[in-house]
Amino acid sequence: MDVRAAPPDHSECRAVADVLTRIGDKWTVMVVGALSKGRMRYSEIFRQVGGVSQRMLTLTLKGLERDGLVSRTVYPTIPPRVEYELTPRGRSLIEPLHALMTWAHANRAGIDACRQDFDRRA
Amino acid sequence: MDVRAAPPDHSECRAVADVLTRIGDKWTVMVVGALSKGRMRYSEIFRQVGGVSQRMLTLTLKGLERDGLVSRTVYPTIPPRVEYELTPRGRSLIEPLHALMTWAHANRAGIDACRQDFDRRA
DNA sequence: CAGGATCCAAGCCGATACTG
DNA sequence: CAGTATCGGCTTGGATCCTG
Repeated sequence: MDVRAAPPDHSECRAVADVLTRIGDKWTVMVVGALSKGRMRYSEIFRQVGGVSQRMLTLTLKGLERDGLVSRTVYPTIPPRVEYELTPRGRSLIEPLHALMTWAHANRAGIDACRQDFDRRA
Repeated sequence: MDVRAAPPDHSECRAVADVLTRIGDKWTVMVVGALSKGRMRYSEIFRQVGGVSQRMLTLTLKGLERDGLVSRTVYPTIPPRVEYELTPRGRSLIEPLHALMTWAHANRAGIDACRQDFDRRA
């Protein structure tokens, strides 16, 4: 089976790669993971995704919203309340991402061992 | 279904994220995609993966080798001949990555449309 | 509370030139 | 052929401070 769903057309290839760099980055995966549990407000996501800075969380959410993967709802109260939720397209991303995270979790230890081996030999 | 296969343990979370940043980057995905078609030498991969620089190809391959996802075989001929091949663990990555690429390909157009919409409104 | 703005260090990455 | 070495631009991302 050919993993590269795209033909040897380079423009197609770059387009897919472009999408991948967007949805494949660390924080995006974590945020989608958090939102897969349901609608959530900014501060909740912030707590769920450990280690992210406010700046990166905002940028990641904005990127996801721009791509139509996340919807943003503002309640004009004081203090403000903003909730985020996966769109249908965003939810369609859960399954492939889940497969990746499962793989990562299952292979983490083996990879670490390989790295130490490799580094010791070098 | 919870995408985050890991518990709310932050060290686990970072570890999975670490693996993800490695295997999720653009060139890694492309290289694994190319190698999914079988054993291949350096220059072949270089041609298959359009747009990659020698430097990045070398770094990507070395990273994959370090993680035990790719094996490297040198034939001490002149000129030298080096072949790369996915290890069993590397092959186990094909399926999840394939799912991601299929998703990317299927949603590329919709995402582009959303972006233009978003940018026009802003 | 949910960001926007700014600053700055770290590192990624492409281009280029060189080598066994 | 299959890399290595070096340089420089540019992005990335964390820290910090500020606001409606």
